Amino acid sequence: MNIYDIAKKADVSIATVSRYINKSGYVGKKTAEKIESVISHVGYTPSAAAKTLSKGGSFKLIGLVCCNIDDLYYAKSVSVLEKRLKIYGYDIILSCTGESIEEKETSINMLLSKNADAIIFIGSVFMDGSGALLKTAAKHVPCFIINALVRGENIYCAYCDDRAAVRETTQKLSERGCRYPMFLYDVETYGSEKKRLGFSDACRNGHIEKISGGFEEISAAFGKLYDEFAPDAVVCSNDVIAAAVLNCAKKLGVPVPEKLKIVGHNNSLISSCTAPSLTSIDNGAEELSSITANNLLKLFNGEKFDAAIKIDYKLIERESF
Amino acid sequence: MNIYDIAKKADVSIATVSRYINKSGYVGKKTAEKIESVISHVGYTPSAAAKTLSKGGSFKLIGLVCCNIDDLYYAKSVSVLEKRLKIYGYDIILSCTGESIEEKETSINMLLSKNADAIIFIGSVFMDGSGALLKTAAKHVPCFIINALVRGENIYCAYCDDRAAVRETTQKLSERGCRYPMFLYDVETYGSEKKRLGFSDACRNGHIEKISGGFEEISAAFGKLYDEFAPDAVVCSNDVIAAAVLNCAKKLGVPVPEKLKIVGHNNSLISSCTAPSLTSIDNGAEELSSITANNLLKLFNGEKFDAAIKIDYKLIERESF
DNA sequence: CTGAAAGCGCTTACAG
DNA sequence: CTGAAAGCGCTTACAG
Repeated sequence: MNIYDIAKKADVSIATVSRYINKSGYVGKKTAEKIESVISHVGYTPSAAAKTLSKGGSFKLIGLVCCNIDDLYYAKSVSVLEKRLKIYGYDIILSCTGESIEEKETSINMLLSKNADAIIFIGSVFMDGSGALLKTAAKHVPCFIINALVRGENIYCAYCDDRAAVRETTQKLSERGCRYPMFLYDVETYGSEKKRLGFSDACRNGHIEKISGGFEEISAAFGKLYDEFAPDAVVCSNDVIAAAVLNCAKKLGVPVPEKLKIVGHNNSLISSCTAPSLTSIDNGAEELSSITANNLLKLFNGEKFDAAIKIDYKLIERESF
Repeated sequence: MNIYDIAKKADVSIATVSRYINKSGYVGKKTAEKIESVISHVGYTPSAAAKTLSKGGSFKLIGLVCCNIDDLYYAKSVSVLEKRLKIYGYDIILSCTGESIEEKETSINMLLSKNADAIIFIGSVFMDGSGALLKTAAKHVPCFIINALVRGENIYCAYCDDRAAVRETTQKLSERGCRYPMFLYDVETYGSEKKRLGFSDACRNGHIEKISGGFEEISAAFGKLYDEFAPDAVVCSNDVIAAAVLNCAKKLGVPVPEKLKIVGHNNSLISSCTAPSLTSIDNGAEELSSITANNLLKLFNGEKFDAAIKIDYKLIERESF
């Protein structure tokens, strides 16, 4: 069912049908009624492809790529971006890539082939090859990345200084008497590397351990680490790890925060749900997302803005510190 | 930069450029090299609108609508759907509506105007007006709804019997000696109504209370309810409420599960993170999403399938029961 | 107030 | 192996 069918049934020209549908230009009352009646009977939906092609604009589609939407941190970011961009008529194509470089490339190609107006990469996981992935995509469309610093033509970023956040938090821990701090992370990314560096900045002799798997596995794995190293403070690269550490501590009968202080990362819902609640480093996912959305809008409006924006972290102190 | 520009620069016809780009038909080696060289220099991206229009297919875009992606339950569902549909070349337009009927309608209209091939509604929140919203949308494209039963032309659903889940769980609670059960929910939806009915089925005299707000607010609000009604079991419509109840119980010094049994809903990450961990009703978000994706694919392949599929809930027993 | 016609940027038989 | 031309379904000056 296309505009010709409608025009024929209403006994008018396609130009008139188009004018009526888009409320662009005069349409006589009787004519309008005829057209309306035909459309409501047959359920016509105009072709977006034809419309876009003839009007010469874009589909107003923004690609959002994250490695895993089933993660509170990314979900929050997507939520903020979607809300903000929608106001200006942009829809969101969400692509979840997983962590392999092939999946990431496939996602980008799909987005490009659907003519996304821009791509927003959520998270430092997209820094593969020092940003090579981004730079390739940026040849076709403007690219925005959340939480990593990349310089390049057509690339814009907003990030939080995770290294400083972990450094200063670890220092605070030592001021409060912790002598055997440990840093725990789960995936090797640009972001977790920054955090590890921050930890090393603050204490040369602390242990850094990679720990991964589901909640129970992490909890069990920490049990072994505790036996071996007896840390009195643990800084974690996210809240789930922190919750698992807390869980293990309780099983072992180690009082938190008296004998073991725990700090999570991301200040997610989880940090309030545990008992004791978790002190957590908030790197401003919402603020970063909101800045990114604004920058994108500015770009399309021809306004000026900084290609790289850095924000401050916040240490949200709760009971585990 | 369009196919004419490329053709001119490469000194060939647009037909040849098209054949080269799509690898459809013969292109001489020398010609191919010329074209390749031009394209790699100028960074050409073909127009998806023109391509779709001339090929006569669709954009392969599926609308996903949920009221809030910043919620583990919906995020999980979106995650499963995206993964599965991507395999078949479908991209996802994610639209988060909030709860008002106007926002929902706006979302649907946007999706329709972008010619989504189908719309998947995640959650019973979209049952407004006994499904009137769905029925309107279904006049234009196939509609799928997760976790509600709706019958109608072009409407397909997969759901879990929440009423039975709550009824049977509440009965189990009474078998274990609970005499003063309470049901807590936060929003009035088709889904929470089913749960409340299930609770009433099992115990005529139990208290049903609406409780809402952030984690701390819910926790505080439960404190008052506890003072007034002294329940010995609480069934919650989601895990966050359950975690807040648990939090409050600890503050009040009420031992869980000895003096107070708590059951959450959705079996989310949160239910493992608390201590004691939360028993939770799992209504199969992943399974429902996966069934929905399969049905959608079947529909487009012309295969037969049931328009309404019901799955069983699972009670995941942990420490709070 | 309405219609004929050109044009948007591709694909694809068809002819050579 | 390559090109001319029609056609996809709209919008929009332009003429009336």
